[in-house]
Amino acid sequence: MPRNASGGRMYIVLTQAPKGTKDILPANIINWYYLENAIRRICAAYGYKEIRTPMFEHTELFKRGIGDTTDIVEKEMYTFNDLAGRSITLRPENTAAAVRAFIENKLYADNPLVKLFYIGPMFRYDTPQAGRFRQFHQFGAEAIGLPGPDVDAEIIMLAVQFLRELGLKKLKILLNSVGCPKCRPGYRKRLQEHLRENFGQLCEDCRSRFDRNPMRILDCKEEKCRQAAVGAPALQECLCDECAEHFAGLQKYLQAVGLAFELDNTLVRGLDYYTKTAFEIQCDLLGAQSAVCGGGRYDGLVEEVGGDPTPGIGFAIGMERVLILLENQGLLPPQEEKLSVFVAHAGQGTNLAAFKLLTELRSFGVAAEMDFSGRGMKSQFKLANRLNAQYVLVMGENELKKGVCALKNMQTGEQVEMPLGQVHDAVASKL
RNA sequence: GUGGUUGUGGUGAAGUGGUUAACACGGCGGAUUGUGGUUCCGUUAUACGAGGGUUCGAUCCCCUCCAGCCACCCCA
Repeated sequence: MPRNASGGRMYIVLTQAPKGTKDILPANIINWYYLENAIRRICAAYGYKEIRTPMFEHTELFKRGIGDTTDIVEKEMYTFNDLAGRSITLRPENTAAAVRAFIENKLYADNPLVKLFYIGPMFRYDTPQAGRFRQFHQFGAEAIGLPGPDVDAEIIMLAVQFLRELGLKKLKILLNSVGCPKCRPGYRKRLQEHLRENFGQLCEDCRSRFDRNPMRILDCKEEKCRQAAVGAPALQECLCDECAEHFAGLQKYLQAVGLAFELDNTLVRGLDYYTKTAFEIQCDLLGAQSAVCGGGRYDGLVEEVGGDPTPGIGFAIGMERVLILLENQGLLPPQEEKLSVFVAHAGQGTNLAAFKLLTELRSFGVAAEMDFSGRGMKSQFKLANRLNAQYVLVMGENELKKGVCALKNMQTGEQVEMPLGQVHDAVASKL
């Protein structure tokens, strides 16, 4: 019996999915198809190709890629040893793995810019909350190989177009530049100097961030930390020429296509690999977890993971969050139960004849059903009605004897008899 | 990891320290024997999240755990 931290027994209920996970049921799967179709359609327009990487990777990949001191790596990973003793981790995000695949499969050989997208489950040991789950799904895209702001603009527009095409409103696009290894250390030092004056005021978390990642302090919501941060140098003012130029270039591209965005110099992505461009798309209809999309440039990641120095940029969109937004904005696709034909049968030997009809119709791709539970004729019609059947084929004893069957139009109520051989043509001509 | 809140049948939802735990929806069957969507009737389901404690007795009181929801934190 497993025990929890306080020593109590943990009663695991077998008939209950693990905390923070969810079954996607038949009643909801249509929503996922809807999202996936939109993703594939738009990615095709943008020239991004789908990649599917394993659901787990060597733990080290995430430690190196995402960063040892990030929350994700420090306390949110599903990590275990496999039977040979390798440390394995369920992917908490997919950028590191995509980059690994890019290097391993030498995708750089094909093209100076490799454009990939992925859809799939990610795993993070977080306390569940509105819009937050332990297994959740991301749609993400990565453009690896070129450093220019035009690539940044393209990938941002990909994310934006996806969300827009779904009909989402009230989206806020936040933009920032987090600098590069050339300018960040200098900024870091200046920021620390500024914060040092009020170090005593900082909350406990921020004190521990002071050395490890002082930029995160700007993000803190504690009032005293915000006070301490007043007048802090803005990262955007300390960017090196290259980063500043890049950031300005990106804004020009976005302005050229008329995208409204906000600059937010407190936007700091929580993963270490980001350089230069960082962006986030928010919607306050989501609750506390207001980000639907987060992304940025990662010019050092490929090298960090063992490839040749190669720039890249990407984003990830939380699919459950998109679904939440679609639902509360009334934008989910209509649920349509579509059945073309219900084959009703009653009486001796009719079940075999009905099954033959059913199978024949299906072999032509017609959506057809029949009853397997021995209901009466009336119940079968009720069922056909509930299934929204357009037609009911009646195969009773009378019809069986005469070698015919009756085709009833459920909307008009009109019913015609026909020889068995004509059933398919009759149905096909009406559907 | 912390805090708040909730946990009754397939679903929504009443209720009580004590013989048969409402009601509604749904499901199934029927209203003249083989034809639906309305209506009416009947019927259905070993429902009190799990474990322990208090008590003569607990679904209702106490403790622990599990889960859902929400917030901190973090992020998609």
